[in-house]
Amino acid sequence: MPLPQTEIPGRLQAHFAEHGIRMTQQRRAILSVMETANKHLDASQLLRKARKIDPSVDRSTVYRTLQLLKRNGLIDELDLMHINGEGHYYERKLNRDHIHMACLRCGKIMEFVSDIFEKLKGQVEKDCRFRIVVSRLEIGGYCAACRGPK
Amino acid sequence: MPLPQTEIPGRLQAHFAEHGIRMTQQRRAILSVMETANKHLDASQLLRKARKIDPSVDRSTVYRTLQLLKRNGLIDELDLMHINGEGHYYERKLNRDHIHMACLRCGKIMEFVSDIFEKLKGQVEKDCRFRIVVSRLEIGGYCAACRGPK
DNA sequence: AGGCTATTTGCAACCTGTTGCGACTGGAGA
DNA sequence: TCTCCAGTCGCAACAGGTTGCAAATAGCCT
Repeated sequence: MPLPQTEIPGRLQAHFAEHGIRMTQQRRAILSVMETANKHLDASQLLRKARKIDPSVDRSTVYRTLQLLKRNGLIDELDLMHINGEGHYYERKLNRDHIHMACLRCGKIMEFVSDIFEKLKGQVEKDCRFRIVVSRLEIGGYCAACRGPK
Repeated sequence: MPLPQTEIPGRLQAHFAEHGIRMTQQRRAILSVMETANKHLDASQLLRKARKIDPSVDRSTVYRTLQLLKRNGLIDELDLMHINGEGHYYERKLNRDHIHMACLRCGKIMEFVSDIFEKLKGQVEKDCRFRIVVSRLEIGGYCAACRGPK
């Protein structure tokens, strides 16, 4: 029988504990939403879901927590070509960087992992003597289905 | 003796004429600022400069014109990793896509053109059957100077 | 040149994200 | 267990970006 969700501290909560980052009621709510989310979330969805766990959570706390997660390299922030308004999307950072492709017609988001991308980053680090901390490659265009037959 | 600036229609204004896009006083002001700018501009700088030419220009007209230019593939929008607040930067699209690197310490922006980047886009188009319209690769990190000696 | 209409504009209200400030609290140390 | 204070929170105000609407206008057609 599975334990209640809040008793399974995920990687995010574990990282906080290991790095001496203070855990608060609000952060616990926000992190558990992020840990159980299985798709890209925007800030307002995150706020709504976090409030179901702890109604006291404020908008600014959500944003501050997202910044904290970004600074710790635990999440990536995506623009997704501003397909729906101006907002950003957030996702847990996984092992490998990946490219995001957004279809300008149907809005579908696709992800793609490529060795060439890794090679490109290597080239930048070497040729420009630049130490890469974060990188974001986003592509807008038309997916196979929306490109029409042909 | 050079002609007054407004009598040298640049590529942006020419594109509008060729594509039957209506030219207004406000757009003329905004385009001439973009055409004579030699660096990345943000929206508020653009608004300020455009108002010197035509004081009636409104903030929303600037943003609508930027969207129009984006849709026509004439400019690129940059996040530059949100180095200074949340705003975006805009630049005229040149022949080749280039990568933007932003130093997280000194704020310097560098540009880089790479064949590997072109190859990567080719791979995405082929492997994912995805027609690329716009692409944006932004990198945050530390430049040679800020990385310290060695 | 003058009229007509689809497009564009300014305005005001809204949404996303950030920030300063005083009140609150997690958790280390006594 | 209690105290204490650095760190965090909620709030309210702000900055960047978007949108609905009624008024203004570019530029085609006569």
